[in-house]
This record gives sequence, C-alpha cells and structure tokens, in this order.
Amino acid sequence: EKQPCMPTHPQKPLIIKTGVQFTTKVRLLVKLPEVDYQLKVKTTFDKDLPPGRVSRQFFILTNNTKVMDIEDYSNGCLSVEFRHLQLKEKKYINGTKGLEGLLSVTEELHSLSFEACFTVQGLTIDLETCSLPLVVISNVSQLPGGWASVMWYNLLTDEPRNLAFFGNPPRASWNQLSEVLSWQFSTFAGRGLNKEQLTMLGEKLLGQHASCSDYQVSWSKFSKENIPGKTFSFWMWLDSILELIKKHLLAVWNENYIMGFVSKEMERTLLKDREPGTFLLRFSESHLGGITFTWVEHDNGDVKFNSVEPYTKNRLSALPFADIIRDYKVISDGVVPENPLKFLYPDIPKDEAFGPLYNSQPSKGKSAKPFHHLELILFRACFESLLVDWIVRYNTNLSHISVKFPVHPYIPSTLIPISELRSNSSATPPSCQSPEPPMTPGEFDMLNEHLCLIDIDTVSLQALASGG
Amino acid sequence: EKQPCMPTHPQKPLIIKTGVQFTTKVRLLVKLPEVDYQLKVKTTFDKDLPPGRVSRQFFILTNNTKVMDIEDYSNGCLSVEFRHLQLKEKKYINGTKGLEGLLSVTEELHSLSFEACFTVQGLTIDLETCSLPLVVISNVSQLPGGWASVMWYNLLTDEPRNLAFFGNPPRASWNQLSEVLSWQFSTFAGRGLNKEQLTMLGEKLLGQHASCSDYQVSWSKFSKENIPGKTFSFWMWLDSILELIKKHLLAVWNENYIMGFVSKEMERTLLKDREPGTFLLRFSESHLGGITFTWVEHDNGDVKFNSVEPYTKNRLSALPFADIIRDYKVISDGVVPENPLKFLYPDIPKDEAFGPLYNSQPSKGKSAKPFHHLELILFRACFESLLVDWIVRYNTNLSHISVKFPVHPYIPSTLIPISELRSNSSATPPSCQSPEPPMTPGEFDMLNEHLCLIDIDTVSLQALASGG
DNA sequence: ACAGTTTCCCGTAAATGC
DNA sequence: TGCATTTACGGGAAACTG
Repeated sequence: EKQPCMPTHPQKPLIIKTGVQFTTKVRLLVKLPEVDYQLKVKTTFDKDLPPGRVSRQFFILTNNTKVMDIEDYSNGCLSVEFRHLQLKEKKYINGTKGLEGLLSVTEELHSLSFEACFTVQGLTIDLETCSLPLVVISNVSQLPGGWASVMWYNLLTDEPRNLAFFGNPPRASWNQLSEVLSWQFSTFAGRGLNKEQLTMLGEKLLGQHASCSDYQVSWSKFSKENIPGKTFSFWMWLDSILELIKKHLLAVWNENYIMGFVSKEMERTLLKDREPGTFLLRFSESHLGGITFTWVEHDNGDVKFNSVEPYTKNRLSALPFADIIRDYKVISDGVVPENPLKFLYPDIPKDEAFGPLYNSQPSKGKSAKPFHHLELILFRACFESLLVDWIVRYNTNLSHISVKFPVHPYIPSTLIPISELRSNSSATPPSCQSPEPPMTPGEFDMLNEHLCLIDIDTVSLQALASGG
Repeated sequence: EKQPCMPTHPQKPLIIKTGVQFTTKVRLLVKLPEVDYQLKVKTTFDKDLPPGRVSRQFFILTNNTKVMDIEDYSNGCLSVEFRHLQLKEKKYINGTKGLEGLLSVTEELHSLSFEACFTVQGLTIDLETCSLPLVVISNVSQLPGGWASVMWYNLLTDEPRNLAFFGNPPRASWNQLSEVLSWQFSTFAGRGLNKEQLTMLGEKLLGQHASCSDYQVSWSKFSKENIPGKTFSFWMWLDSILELIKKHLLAVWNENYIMGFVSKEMERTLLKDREPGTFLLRFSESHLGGITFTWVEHDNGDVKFNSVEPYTKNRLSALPFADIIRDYKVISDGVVPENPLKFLYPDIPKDEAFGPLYNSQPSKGKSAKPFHHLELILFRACFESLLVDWIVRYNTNLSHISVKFPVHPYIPSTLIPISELRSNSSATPPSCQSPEPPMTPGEFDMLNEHLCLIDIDTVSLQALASGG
C-alpha cells in the first residue's frame, strides 16, 4: 500500500503547518480482554487549554474520530492512525486574543489530545493521552524557528507537556548544544560536525567563553536575538547553511571538504604558510546560505588572500559547486585567465579531491542517515496515561540519482564561473562601445571582453537612461 | 484603495482555476426610476445546464450574493463586483459523470449566471444574464490549453453562449489565425510578429498550403494533435515560446533581434553567403521553450553551420541571454577560446546590436502594452438581457526594474557560457584523472580542463560506480 | 499500465494585522 | 510606520482515476 500523502515537513516532527495534512497514530499498550466491539478514538487540538495561554487557537478541520484496529504486524495491539488531519486557525475569538505578546508564534506550544472510552465487565473506562508539545506555523518560512523550539524543548526537559516552557526557557550548556548541532548535520546532511567545526561554531556563538564547555547558552542567544551586526540569529544562520548543504553540497560536505565555520582571521593564519593556490571552503558569515572559497597567493614576497563572492542556492542550481571549483577562472589585468585554486587545504591537489564529484548530479541519494540516538528524544513515546502511546509518523522521500547523456545535433554548452581582478590603478579605460566587429581571435579576447563586462555601473546606467 | 487580491491569471480572462480567487462585475445598464431599496444579485455557476453537457460540475465555494451599489465614478449606474469568488468541483455525482469523453477539460465550456429581482410600481421584474463561455482548469499546466480554447471560440463565433462549440469546432482561415497569433505576441511580449515570422509559422503549421491565406486550419491541427514527430501541438509549442520571451527575452524580442521561426534549411540559405561569424537567433523546434543561435563559419572553402544546444528558462535565469551572446566561447582542439558570434544577421556588429542590453536585468518593465483591438473580442460585453452587462476584471501587476550595485569585500563572479568543439578524430584521450597539481598557468589551461569536462559518460559512470 | 487530470505543498511575494 | 504573521498562488511533482 502506498502512502497517499506526506505529513508536514518530513524529518521535522512536532511542527504542524496550517492547511497542510499531517498524520498521527495512537496505540493501546495493553491487551484488552474483550475487544469484540468498536473502540472509537477522538483527537482534539488544544483540549482543556488554560484560557489565555496561547495567542492563537486552532482546530482540526477534518474528521477527528476513528475506530481502532488490530495492528497489521499483529502483536495483538489495537491502534489507530489518523491521516489527512488538517489544522485551521480560529478567527475572531471574542474575548482575549494575544495575551502572550512576549512569545513569538514558534515559541507557542500546543498539543493534540486523544480520548477513548470503553466498557468492560460493566465498568466504564476513560482513556486519554496527549502529544509532546507542538509548534504550529503557517508558512515554511517559520520552519527554522519552529524547529529551534522543538529542539530546545526536547533537549532541556523531560516533561511531557510543559506548554509554558518558553515563558522562561532554561539555558543549555555548550556541551549539550554542540551535540545537538552536530546531530542536525548528521541527520540532514549525512555527516556531523567535527571537533574543529564545533570549536569554531562555539567561538562564533560564545566568543571568549567558548573554551568552557559548561558555559550556559540562553535560548535568546541561540535563536532569538540577532548576531551582533547581522540581521539574523545564530540558529537562522546555521539552518540556512544546513539547507544549502542539503540541496547543493551533499557530496562535498560528506567528503569533509568544507571547513565551513572559520573566521576570517583564522583563515589567514591557516593559509599564510601554505603553497600558493591553497584554498579552503567556508560559509558566508554575512549572508544567509552562502558558500565561498578563499585562496592564498604570493605576490613577490607579499602574501595575498582572496575570496569569491559567496555562491547561494540560485547560482548553485545553475552550476554544481564542484564544477565551479574546477572551472573557476580569474582574469587579472593583462594576464591570461587562470584557475587560482590548486590545493584544497592543507595540501590535497584539487582534482584529486574533487575529481570524483565533477559533473555528478546534486546527488540527492547517499544522504541523511535516518537515525541517531538523539533522535529518540524527539520520538520517545509519551506515557501520559498508562494505556496509550502516541507517535508522530513521518516519511522520508529520497529521490534517485539520474544521469542523462545528451545526444543531439546541437553543440553542448556549459557555464564557467569567472572573476575579474582589477589592479588598484583604474587605468585602461575599457573601450567597450567600439564595435571592432571581426575580432581577431587571440589569447586576450576574453580579457578584453571582460574589462567591459565588469563596468556594471556604466553599462547599467546607460541601459536605464536609454530605457527611460 | 488597494486591490486585496489578483484574479485568476492576469491577462487571460475567461479561464478560472479551481481553488483560486477570481473577480467578476455586473452592471445595470439602465437607470431605474426607484432605487431606494437594495437590489440583491446572485451569481451561480453553470445554472440551468442541460444535463450531461459537461463531465465536471463546479460550484461557487464562497458567498455568491451581493447588493448593488452606485458606481464610484458616478454615472448613476448600479453595479456590483464579486470578489474572492472561488470554484470547487462537485465530487461523486451519482448519475452521469463524463458523458463527453471526447472533449478534454479545456474544451469544456461553462458559464456564470447572474440573477436579480426587483419590484417597481407593483410590477416584479426578473433580471438575468450570463458570462461568455468559461474554461475551468485545476492547474496552471492547463492554462495554455484553456487559452487556446478561449481564443478559438472568440475568434470564430459571436454567439454569446454556445457551450457546445467544441463538439464540432469550426476552422479558422490562416488569415484570421495569424492575426491572433501576432496579437498574442504584441500583448504578452510587446511586439507582434512581422510578415516573415508569420510566413515561417504558416509554413510550419500548414506546409505547402501556407501560401494560401484562405487555407482553413482545423482546431485539432492548431491545438490538439501533435506536430508530426513531436510530442506537443503547434499551440503548445508557440505558447512555450511566448512564456520564454515574457520571462527572459523581452528586450531582445522587442528589439526585433529574434528571427525565431526559421527552419533549418532556410537558416542555411540565409547564412551561407554571409560574412563568417554571422549568426541568427531562433527557437528550438524540437523542445518546448528553447532558444538557440546558429552561426556560419568558413573552413578553407567549406561553409559550416553550428548551433548551440538551446537555452531554456533554467539556464536563462542563471544568465541573461544578451550576456550569453556577449560571452559565448568555443574551444576547438588546440585553439584559443573564441567567441564565434560577430554579426547579427544580416550584418549588424554584435556589440552594436546587443551592447545596450548587456547586464540589463530581465527588464520586466517596458513590456506588454495593455490593449489591442482584438482584445475587444474577449472583453466585449455580453448583452444577454437588455438590462445587465458583464465584465471580467483583471489586473496587471508590473514590477519595477531594480539594478543592484554590489559593494563588498568579495571578488564578484560571473558565469560564462562555453562550448567545446571536438574534431572528429577522438584522439587525445583526456588525461583527466592525473592530478598534476601545481598547474602551470598557460593559454591552454582552459582547453585542457575542458577536455576532461566533456567526457560526461566516463566521469559520470565513475561517479556512479564509486557511489554505489 | 497509462494518460489525462487533480491534488499536494514548497517557496516567493504580497497582503494583512498589530 | 514597521515588523510579525498570514494568505495567495505559480510551478513541479506526486497521486489519483477511470
């Protein structure tokens, strides 16, 4: 039997998006002596919520009662799986709306309740249980924030239903937190963070306290307040990197070729004594979801460092990152185009490292190993009553690699990433507008054309002027 | 007051997508003597439809009654505008479902009815009118088919409500049809089709009959049956080109630089006596939504023609087409990279033609002149009764051009389109796997690297082998 | 198995609300 | 006004359905 739908956001349980279907399952943990009648289960959203606890109220739009069945893989247990459940916000609550102005939507915790009632030997028994705290979002853009909440909650408390958790969230030790962060990378990208990467992240988040692994990180510092000088929080930044890896850098990440979180100072220290052309890969610190490479050059005695403008998902979907590294060229005034990337830090010849990755599709497969011990935190059963347990089901949907061999009469064409390095003197004013039609093929063709190319200001302004 | 929503598919009236909001307006054309009470209008979908006429039934999900108001720009008329209307399919019709197996969904015509009733001087008057035939779709992928139907209907009949039209659709003369096609380009792209382009399209659609402008084109040939040897119909092909122009080629199209519909034979005839490096732009005939350039070369006496693999929307969103033309390079064995494109046919120096377009953003503005006389066909009022007229409202939402000037410490980077031309002898087996780390910068660097690049089969298979 | 059609839902952009 | 949150819906893909 195939699954008719995928629940909300695979691999991120306990987050429900309004208007999107989700699935949940309840199982009776004891065998009942008499089950020759139907046991009906009803699921309710935010049942018995203390008034004013939440600023938004939701209800289950779809059918919320179902009869229990004996499970397929018959251990004799009764269970019921609700599919196609959907949440909708109650609008226009007459009374109190938005008591908790302090909490953001992704900090507001909710829960699903399950109720059943049966009679055995003249005795009526009420069963009830509920889920771990849930976060409700209305747009995928809130997913990172929601996931931060789910992680923080389950990392720091064993309480099954402390919906006021984010009223006064506890701190996490860097010890605990770094383990969760590494787990995130191993779950979603296939390879966790190594010691150096964790140290670098710790320095970014904690500054001088990083050496002390008992240092307590506040919830706010982790996910709410912006990194000084930036417009996003630590977690938003890290999550954007996770997404970039998931979609465009899986193979490179899993080969451990991305140093990732080096500061610019550390970067120079590492590279300065290396062979010219040695480069390392790191994520952009100033923009969300970008990756760049920095390489070292020796300029008659001086050591010089260069970094490309970070590549973001848009650029990477036009050209895979490994191909960018292979094909990248720099044009310096009057010098032939050259690829400055020779050795991946510390000293791996570029093609030795990246050769096997060239022209390989984004390679969706081979990723995301499904389980890790910390994941149990998020999937542990919730034994509210003695009789019922609760599971949020999720699916993983791995597509397969497909490789195409184009066969047609056209000349195939690729894209090449290229930079122009200008010397400080802005001499040689580009003679861009002169047509000189039958250009003589020569080794400086590309150079000449690109001197025009880079004069964005001039060209664009002209375009604007002629357009308006 | 700002518009709270955009109706279904701007600029394509008479097509409604289920689950997406649309807007409609009714106006009373006569002034009533006594309007000191409220005149309520009700709108119904497919009212009084002969049973079995349609295979799908829909209803208006949202509020469908509203009271008439005096129009803003007070000519004293009463009118009512229904907003946020939404259509949903009736599921599980007990009786007949799908009598008309012959018609596709986009050929099935529906209509909106409007009813009002008022009493004047003791006399009760019923008002009723309805819309022009509508096409209902469930996904944007059906939009081209739906639009073909709307065009064909309004081109070929003046009947206000012949819902059986596509049971036996009339033919169109090439005269009529070509005018509509040109109008499509002028409406959606800003420039219509010139005589040559229409002739070329006529030849593609009609073959030898093209010379006769009275030749009758069948509905099936226009939009239903596939072009021989292809997997899409004539209209699907042409519409994919319209979409490509709208999103990525506006400026180039509006400068009239795209010849577009030349056959490969004609292409050779045109180019063969031209200066080497003369090129022309045409759309792919084998794939939907692709554009390519063909250039002529002289190879000691022989005339040679080359075409690049067509660029599709994905590639074009990574790099604007004008920039592709400027930067395109070909690497032939052992020869320095060169841009083979010198003159736009017949003899315009490349940079003279495309210079002003380089680095200009996809330029959404400057497009789509809003009206054309043929458009009136689609917006003519529908005088079913004497008292009411009907309008489908639509908005245009032109974004503005924005040009960014990047200012940051990174080296900017661009993409360059490049092809490798192999001589027939498959000599020089690429020594791709040998690292040779500190590559000597030299004028054949690029060549050497690209010899590796093109061996897709080898590299990919290796990647697969090592991956599995 | 298959093609025509619909549903699903991410991700961007716009609208809304506070 | 600005920011937080929701709504809208195009577009690709999966699911459905005769």
